[in-house]
Amino acid sequence: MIDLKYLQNNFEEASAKLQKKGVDAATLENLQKLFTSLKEANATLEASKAEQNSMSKLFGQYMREGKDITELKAKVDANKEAMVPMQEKAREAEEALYHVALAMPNFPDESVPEGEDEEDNVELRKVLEPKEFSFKPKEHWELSEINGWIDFERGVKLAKSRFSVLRGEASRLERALINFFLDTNAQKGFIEHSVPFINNSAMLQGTGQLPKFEDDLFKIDDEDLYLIPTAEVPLTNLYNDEILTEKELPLLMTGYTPCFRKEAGSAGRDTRGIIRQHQFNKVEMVAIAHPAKSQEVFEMMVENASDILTALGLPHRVVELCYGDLGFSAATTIDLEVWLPGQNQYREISSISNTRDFQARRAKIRFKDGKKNRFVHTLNGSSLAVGRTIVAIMENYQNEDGSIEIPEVLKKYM
RNA sequence: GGAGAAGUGGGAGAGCUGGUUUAAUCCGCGCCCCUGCUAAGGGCGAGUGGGCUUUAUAAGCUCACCGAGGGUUCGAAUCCCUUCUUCUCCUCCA
Repeated sequence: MIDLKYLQNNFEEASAKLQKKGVDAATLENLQKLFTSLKEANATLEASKAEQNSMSKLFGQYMREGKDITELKAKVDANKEAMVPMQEKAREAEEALYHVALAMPNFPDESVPEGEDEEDNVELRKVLEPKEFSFKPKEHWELSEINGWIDFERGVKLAKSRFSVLRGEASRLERALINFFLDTNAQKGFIEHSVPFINNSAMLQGTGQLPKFEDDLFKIDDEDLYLIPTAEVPLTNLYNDEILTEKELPLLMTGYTPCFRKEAGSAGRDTRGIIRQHQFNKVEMVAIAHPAKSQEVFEMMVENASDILTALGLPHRVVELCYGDLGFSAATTIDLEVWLPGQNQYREISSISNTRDFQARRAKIRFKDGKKNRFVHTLNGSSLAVGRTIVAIMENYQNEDGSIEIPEVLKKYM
């Protein structure tokens, strides 16, 4: 959640930032008003409560002293009645405020490039040259047919469209990749975690998926539970509502989980293959960092993900997202896009974000800074999306006959 | 899934026949004092979140928080309802 005090005290600056993220001025003015009226409603109610409390204390005293209480009782009854509408008003004001505030996206960093959509993202650098093929490289689904790696039809039969099954060598490759990713992350200091793939609504609100993006999630019927869309949710929320010591920071975590996304495919993109599925595997990095150190951690995470691609021999580019392409919770995001020769384009394979204190404020993750409690910064990034890595290996390591080589670093894992 | 019991401040643990409890006490913690020395003793302090005020690198006042959410009452840690969690015993099971 954004800092409402900041919004109130620096309205012009704050609204300029959020307007670039598609929030109109009227919504922000409304938010500011709601914040003010909540404070007013609470002030009135609390003054009345204070009076009620002090009168109630007199009650005990009077009774011990054997004094008459009828007059006091009448006063206190009247005050209680007067509080009812105040209470109602305060409750409504709070509800109205949070309804709007929780749907407000994060402020982008100053450094984020201007722009509307992915066309305006800024390429920072390219790593490794795409290899020249002496034949026309095939797309991964064509290669899948030749090698029998992916069973789309039976995946659909088991669940529904946009589910699939990996078979044989492909399944082993997936397992090898997961292990390789986890081991590499561990070497960089990320502690491996194995977490629940189902989380409750409070956790999803903590990281920003709820309440605004409920339609993107698979919900468990009759339960306050959702399939996680990314390990960012359980890993970040491990420290939900906790106060850490400064010494513990940064907390570096990694974990493998499947990810479940209901929205995948709603735009009709990538209908063939396993680029966009309702369920996919991912190894995630999450960091909880001291605000002064989060940028440093962010760069380390980008470096790590890029190094993994390099180790796999996969050409990729590092792209900084512009305002318009930035996600809801992110203050700044860098994507890694891997080269897919079959598609003849770069495709996103990792997304690394610093949310600053946006998630920390929602999830109440703080640390002791001297005597004071301050919000931490939270960061997350894929290292890497497993399914898309398989696609990248298939297309980059294909031979003319459709057979696929296994990258050198993975051989010890298979 | 069934039956019973319990959830209190960093930990332990009273209170739970509703009103000096603004949560006792112990341990642990921080600072200080005393003591010629890894001991003992003494004093002080300390939770979280929000609001207001001011002589504003801080202080004062106030509201809420005894698992969570409702309710009864002038007043709730204490009574009622719902819910979550833990423990014990069954049941089931990888």
